[in-house]
Amino acid sequence: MTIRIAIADDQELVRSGFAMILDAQPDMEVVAEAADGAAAVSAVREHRPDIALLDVRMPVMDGIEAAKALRAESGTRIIILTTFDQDDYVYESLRAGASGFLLKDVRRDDLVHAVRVAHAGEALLAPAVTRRLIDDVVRHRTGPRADRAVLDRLTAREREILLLLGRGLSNAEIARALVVSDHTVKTHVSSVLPKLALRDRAQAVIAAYETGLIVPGASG
Amino acid sequence: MTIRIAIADDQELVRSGFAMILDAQPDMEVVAEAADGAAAVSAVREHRPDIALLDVRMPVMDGIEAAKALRAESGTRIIILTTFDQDDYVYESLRAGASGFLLKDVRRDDLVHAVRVAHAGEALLAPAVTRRLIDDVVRHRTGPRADRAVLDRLTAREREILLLLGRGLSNAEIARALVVSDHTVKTHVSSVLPKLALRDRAQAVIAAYETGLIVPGASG
DNA sequence: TCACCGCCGGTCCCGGCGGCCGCGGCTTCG
DNA sequence: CGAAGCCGCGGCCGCCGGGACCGGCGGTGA
Repeated sequence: MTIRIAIADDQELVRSGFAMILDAQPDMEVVAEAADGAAAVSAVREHRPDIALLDVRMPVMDGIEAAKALRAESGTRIIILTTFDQDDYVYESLRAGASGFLLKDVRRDDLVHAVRVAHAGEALLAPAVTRRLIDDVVRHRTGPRADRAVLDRLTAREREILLLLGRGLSNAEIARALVVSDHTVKTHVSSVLPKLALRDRAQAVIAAYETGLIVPGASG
Repeated sequence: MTIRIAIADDQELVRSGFAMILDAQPDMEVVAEAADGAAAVSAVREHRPDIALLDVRMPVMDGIEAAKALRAESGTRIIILTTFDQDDYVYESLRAGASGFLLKDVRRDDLVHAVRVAHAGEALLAPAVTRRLIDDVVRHRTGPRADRAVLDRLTAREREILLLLGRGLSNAEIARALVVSDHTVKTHVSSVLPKLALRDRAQAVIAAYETGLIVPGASG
């Protein structure tokens, strides 16, 4: 079964270059080309290719916007191409649901390989991008946070209290939430603070975030 | 200049297979082999290769432990190999400073390519792993947080106040830090809270984290 | 058995916090 | 020019928060 491909890039040479490489593959076929993002979107909607190669920089609508527009749509998997590996582009692209992010200096078999990988439902990034992604993951979501251990100093109930403190609840609200007296809450709080060497409930909020007890963006 | 390589795997066949592939490259040379992690560590220390291929599952000391041990050390870049793409392995490996994570069913030129990429200081992951890493990044650290826009409602000074609030400083401490009267601080705080629909300074801390004004783990 | 600890509850106390009102000086904009 | 906004400063007040010190209950382990 041949892999059907659409290519969008405002530079004609780049387009035809990529098209030539891919069309040369026995199992690949370039079914559509477009010079801007809007044209790319309609081309994809019309031809329903398996893969869409989108350049980031394009007139009318850039590749990332196009990717967003096509996100839910069809089974088309998207590979973003760019000359620069700007951070913003990378993250935007990935958020837009791209299955690949390549620099245009890509070797021809890497390009072909990327298409196959994307078609298989997996993903492939340019090495420099991979590097940054890894750094990011390691830096920010570095698994169990080191100082998470300090939470062991707290009892289960106290961790619960800390969690609610971290949500910004007042003592009275915590009391209602846990169905206890608000005096009880105060004693628990008074137990948590010294254990973690905190002065405030404000600092308790910090502790909740820094220990990973609460993760920013986790809806609830 | 030839790329010097060490290979560690407890299965002799796998070792020699990889060694054969790499040694066949004109610019690569396998300078050491090891059957367990401890041996791998000492082999690397002795031969100082450019690249070390480490299997995850090994007796005595597994590949990840070995990677950690070698982390700071020398200029040796590490590629982790495994038969399974267990999540834990991936994150542990990346945290251990690995420049690559490949499955053993890797195509021979991908292996060679990975070595070159790692040697160039960049990184390469197996496609399935890349997929998961992307999903993770997109899910958890979805770039500039949406509600970061609310910070525009604050003046520069007020954002500064919010930042210090987020660090857990008391009004007096903020006053000292900004060299103003503590009453001034209070007015600023009283200006920030309603603007962001907050009740407490505790909730202000939450806002500081949730808007990305403060990032957990940022040493500060 | 007794001691210890976690959880729950209560009282007193005061200090910091946050709301509200007002003041002046400054720049920016209409 | 006046108006509006930001910054800095001040006073007053009510209340929540957190500390100190007390009690009771249940479970665990020496």
